[in-house]
Amino acid sequence: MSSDPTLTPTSYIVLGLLAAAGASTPYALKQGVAGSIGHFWSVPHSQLYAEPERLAAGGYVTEDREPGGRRRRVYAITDRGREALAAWLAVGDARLPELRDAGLLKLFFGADPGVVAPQLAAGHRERLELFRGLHEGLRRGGDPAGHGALLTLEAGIAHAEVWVTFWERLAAGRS
Amino acid sequence: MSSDPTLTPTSYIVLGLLAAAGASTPYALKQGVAGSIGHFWSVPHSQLYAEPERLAAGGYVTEDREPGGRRRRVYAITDRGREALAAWLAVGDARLPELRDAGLLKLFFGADPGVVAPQLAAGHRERLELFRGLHEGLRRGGDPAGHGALLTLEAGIAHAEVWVTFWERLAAGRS
DNA sequence: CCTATCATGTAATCCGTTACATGATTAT
DNA sequence: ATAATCATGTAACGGATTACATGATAGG
Repeated sequence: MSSDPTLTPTSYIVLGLLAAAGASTPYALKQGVAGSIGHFWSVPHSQLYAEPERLAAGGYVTEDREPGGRRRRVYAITDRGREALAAWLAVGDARLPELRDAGLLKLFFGADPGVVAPQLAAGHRERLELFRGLHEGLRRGGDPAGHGALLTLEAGIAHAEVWVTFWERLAAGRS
Repeated sequence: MSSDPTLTPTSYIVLGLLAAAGASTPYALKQGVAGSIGHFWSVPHSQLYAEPERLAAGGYVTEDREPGGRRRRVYAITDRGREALAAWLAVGDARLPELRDAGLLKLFFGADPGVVAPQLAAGHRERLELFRGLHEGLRRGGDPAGHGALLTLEAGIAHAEVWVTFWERLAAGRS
């Protein structure tokens, strides 16, 4: 019961959203990503057209068309898709993430913190406020579908705090 | 003096290493990446053969062959390459990094923390110890070429600490 | 009316991942 | 000797980014 190696993280994002939200158009998936997991793992909207097609070819989702007007594509997860999602969720992952931060890269190669730090400090601070707001909103409004989103935001908040501290220290010239 | 959009982060990693270490073979680049920036932005070794070729085509580096035996390729940064690197270092970056953590993705979609957290807690703890050791080593041994590496490690340590705290809390069942 | 912005897709290019291969050293 | 690891590359495939396009809706 290991997870299917032909499926990528993008695949599981699509499957996960379809499992949680029911049948969706690519645009609805785009909205779903933008409002939640996209803060931590974004997916360009073109992928949300291409990926469901691949998944349909593999039998993980079904593809239908709206009857009227635009005849938009509508995707729904199949039992096979649910199984693949469950199998993926059931196994641990040894792979550690990397920071992969362009600003950090520049710093490493000797960039002046004065040109890199202020912009990033501001950006991360703004994002931190956003995450705090979202977290507060979820805590109140009874979060949908388990508290995975809540935990994810907590990780995001902690990391944003680290970034704000780090870049503000450098922006202030205290290296 | 904006940075060349045809160059990728991988390009700048190669340019940065060539600028710091002088003419190098792809294998030397691999060693350079592995020992330092690779902890935060890894590059598969095949890229370290392909990327210098692209850079040579653009005039950012020169390609020579060793005279004897293996006739390995040796790359050296050109003035054009130095300029591109300097231009890249001289501009800020508004783009914020994403966490892009597979474990977090699983958590978001409802995975049991018990299957995801312990492995990641252990992995991040080990990495944290590694970073602390490297940091200590650099502080002592007079770090080579500015303190960019030192700052980078400090960011890495702070984030590793956050991850350890996060996953250990979940592993312990205190959600 | 006009112009933003939202909504909805397609196409091309290419970097990056993964797998494949093989010669040199070192260890046992 | 032989296994293991280091060193040094090449090839293929595909997902992701980027750019291109156009119809609907709402605001002014």
